[in-house]
Amino acid sequence: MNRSPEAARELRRAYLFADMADEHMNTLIQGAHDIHLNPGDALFRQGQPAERFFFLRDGLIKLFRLSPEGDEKVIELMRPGETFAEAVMFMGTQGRYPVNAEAVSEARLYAFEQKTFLGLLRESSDACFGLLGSMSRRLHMLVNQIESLTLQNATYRLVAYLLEQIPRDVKTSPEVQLTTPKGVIASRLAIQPETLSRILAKLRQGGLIDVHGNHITVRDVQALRNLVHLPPQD
Amino acid sequence: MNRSPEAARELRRAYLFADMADEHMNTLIQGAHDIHLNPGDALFRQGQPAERFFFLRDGLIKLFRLSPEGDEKVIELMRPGETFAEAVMFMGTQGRYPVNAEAVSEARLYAFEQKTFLGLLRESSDACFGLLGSMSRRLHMLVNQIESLTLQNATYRLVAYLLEQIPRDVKTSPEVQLTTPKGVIASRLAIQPETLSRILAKLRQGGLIDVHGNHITVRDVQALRNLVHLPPQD
DNA sequence: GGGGGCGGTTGACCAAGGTCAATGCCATCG
DNA sequence: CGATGGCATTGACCTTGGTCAACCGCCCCC
Repeated sequence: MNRSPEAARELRRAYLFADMADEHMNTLIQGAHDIHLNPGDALFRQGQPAERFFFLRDGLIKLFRLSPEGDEKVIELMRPGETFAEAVMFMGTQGRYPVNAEAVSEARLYAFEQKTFLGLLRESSDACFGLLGSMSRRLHMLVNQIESLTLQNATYRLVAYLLEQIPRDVKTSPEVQLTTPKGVIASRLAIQPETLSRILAKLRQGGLIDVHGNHITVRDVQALRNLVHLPPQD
Repeated sequence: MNRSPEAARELRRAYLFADMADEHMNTLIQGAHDIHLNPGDALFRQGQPAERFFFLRDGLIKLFRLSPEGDEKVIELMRPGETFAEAVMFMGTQGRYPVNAEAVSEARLYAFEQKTFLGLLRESSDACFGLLGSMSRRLHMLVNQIESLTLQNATYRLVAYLLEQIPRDVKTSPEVQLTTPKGVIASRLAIQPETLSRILAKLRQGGLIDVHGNHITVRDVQALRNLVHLPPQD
């Protein structure tokens, strides 16, 4: 299929591909598969042999672990423009996916063969560096997550999450549209849905935010930032 | 300094160097620095520009974060034969250490210049693959940590830690010598030292273990494994 | 040898957040 | 249109593990 030009432009959004040579991009794109998922569809399961990795074009994917009792912990929420499962290729002994991946909303993805990509990495140190960059970003993110799970309480984590959702350059009372069901956000933050509800109610009563369904108006950004001891804007 | 032969052998223990060409190893070793730390000495602080990464020859190093209130969370415990802080090189904008590093016991290390190593990665895809491998192992470990922090309780985490300390092939009642002060283990497991104490006491009362200072005799491995729903030996 | 300090232990109490159950709120579908 | 089912909210209660304080044992050092 000859979709290279637009597909390439689309893929460049991902750190992994940002600096990759056009020639290599084309090789990858030729071998890519289109995937379409409906809400609730599984993309892969923990423990399956990892033969492909993914670029999310549209929709929302959750990466999660299950406890033996069936409790779910969302490790990461993937949004359009991001790649995932690239790191698994290097886990010796024929890598297996370390988490489950499932569509939260309708989603479109590209899937790439690990083998193709590995071959490409062998020849291109730029491609290697792209991958190293995206892996070290992910490492950093996980360390931050561990810190906030252990050193911070539920309110802190939720407030930090809300603040992350606010676009950079907004000065006025910002509107946050939760693109993710509250239950999934709760799991990502390692709290129960009930607790999430209660914390939102508390913030609402404190006059810090307004809540209408999954639309949140932040009435006092500064107060929120203070709650997580962040310096005044920046 | 001409210490290449022994140093090379020593470094091969680390995944990062296992498959590296001798020639590249030598380049690295020539530029390496010896470091000696006493207990409590800082190796680097979170936020400092990361110009070097490390190989631990001897002793114990803790990597940790501090909350604004001064609480400490140990993210990782480094043991001899392991490398750390290699991943920081790729964090764009002149990387900074994302954690603090401090010696728990007397320690000896080699320090390598990131710049030298980066140059070497440019030329050698094997070196790149070594690094990719060690980063993906670390990613996997962090995901496991997040899972056990959120999906499992304190007893589970401590028992899992104890079981990890038992050498693979032991069939008889295994002896575990804690190489790490209990306070540090507690922080690594994200529990308070008091709680650690209490859980050990509970396991002792249950007849599962014997505790003498930092020497622990596991009286019933199978019962411990059941506690964390692991299958009978393997 | 006595004092001080540090790491660890134990007890009493407390609070954050989990659990369980009832209820509300839509959106979808027959 | 009313019924069904999933998600969210609220309340009552409970559990885990944190906090605070006292104390112990040990090592080190003057």
